[in-house]
Amino acid sequence: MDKVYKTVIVDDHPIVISGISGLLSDLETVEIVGKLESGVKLVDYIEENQVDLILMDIFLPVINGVDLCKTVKQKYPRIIIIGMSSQSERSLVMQFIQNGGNGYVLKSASFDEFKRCINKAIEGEIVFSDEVKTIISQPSSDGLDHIPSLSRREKDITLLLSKGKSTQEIADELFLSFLTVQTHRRNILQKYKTKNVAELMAFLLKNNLLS
Amino acid sequence: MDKVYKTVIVDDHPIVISGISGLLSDLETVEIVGKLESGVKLVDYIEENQVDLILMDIFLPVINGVDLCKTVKQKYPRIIIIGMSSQSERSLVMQFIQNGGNGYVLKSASFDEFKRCINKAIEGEIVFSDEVKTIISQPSSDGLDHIPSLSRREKDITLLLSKGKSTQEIADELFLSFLTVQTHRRNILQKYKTKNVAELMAFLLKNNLLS
DNA sequence: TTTGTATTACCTGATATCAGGTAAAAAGAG
DNA sequence: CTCTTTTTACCTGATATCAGGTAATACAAA
Repeated sequence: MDKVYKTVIVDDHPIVISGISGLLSDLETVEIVGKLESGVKLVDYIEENQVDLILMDIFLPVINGVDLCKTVKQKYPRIIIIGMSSQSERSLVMQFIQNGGNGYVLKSASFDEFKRCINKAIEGEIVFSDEVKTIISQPSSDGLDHIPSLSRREKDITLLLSKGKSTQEIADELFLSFLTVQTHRRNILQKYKTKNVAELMAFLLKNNLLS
Repeated sequence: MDKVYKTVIVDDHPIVISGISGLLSDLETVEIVGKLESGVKLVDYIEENQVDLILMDIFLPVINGVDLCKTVKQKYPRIIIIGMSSQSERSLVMQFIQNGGNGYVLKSASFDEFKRCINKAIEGEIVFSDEVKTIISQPSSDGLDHIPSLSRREKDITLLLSKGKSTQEIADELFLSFLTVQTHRRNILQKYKTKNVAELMAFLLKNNLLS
């Protein structure tokens, strides 16, 4: 009954890993078997080792936490995954859960809260730290519960938009018609229900969809 | 000669504080006397206690790290202050140093790098972790070495811009003339040498000047 | 008290964006 | 091989933005 959960921590900040390790050493039900700093290493690791629980940062270099969670869950649906981040947007948390995440904790959570969440997650519950609860309980201001993703071309264009380029400049740079870029712009705005590029940029950056 | 530096850690993430504490316990020259989660508490603390070294997160709730550093240094110029953050923009680091910071370390730095930076800072040097060095050594792409700050009104307007409001809507909301808002917009764009609101938003959010 | 910055406000013309359509290739998934 | 999504492209009209001016009032610092 008192199974020991083989646990992996994924975070690109050594300090955070060390902090979490310390906290987890208090828990008898978990055993840290891996400390990794990237999603790629996680994917490699779980191929070769048994893992029951993953604590992962959402903002990781190269692969973001949401996609990483999805990938892992597709192959290993029984692994419990808890997401973490410093600040968070409602929609990001929702997206994480929709992709199979078993819980979401803000790094500003206290030690006790952290422990509570991990224990509950092990018992099969979907858990959130207090601040996350506040965030997700308030009705979505943007009307988006799952974030649509951008296509390759759309990403190109948003990136150039963030650099202050006009429709014409983007068209020139990507060797497209002015009108094509205009269509893309419209689609992107529509996708996120934003009124103009200013709001779009704010949304994209807050949800880490750019860069 | 082997003075022991009374050190305070300021970070709103308990986990990070714990991680840093662990790392600092290896160093004989520093002694942790305080673990604080906000700038307000830091200001209170140094009023009443002796402090030689501060390790502070740059992204703190309420007061940001740059302003906090400036405030502390004005009153206590002899305290050594090292800034930390997860990701970082060149201009943010520059601004921190210009406001009296003695060093800047990314949280992705290794333990050894962290220790090296702290030791060097104690010796009076201005220190940067490796990744930060890379960031600041490349010429400023935006041509801004110190970030101009926004006035109260300008902040109001940028906030509304980020919500997708048009000039007219902002004017209505703030009981201003359409033309006044137009002037503010122009000044803001000029301040950051941005061509349009899209670029402005990207800049502001990357440098944490919004919200 | 003077200097500087912030805030307010007006005028104009060129250019850009946004919103409403439609639609045909091309690429990728099943 | 079919179905779906993506990428490409065009048209139009209403609105909004941007860039160039100028300038008075207000407030805080030197």
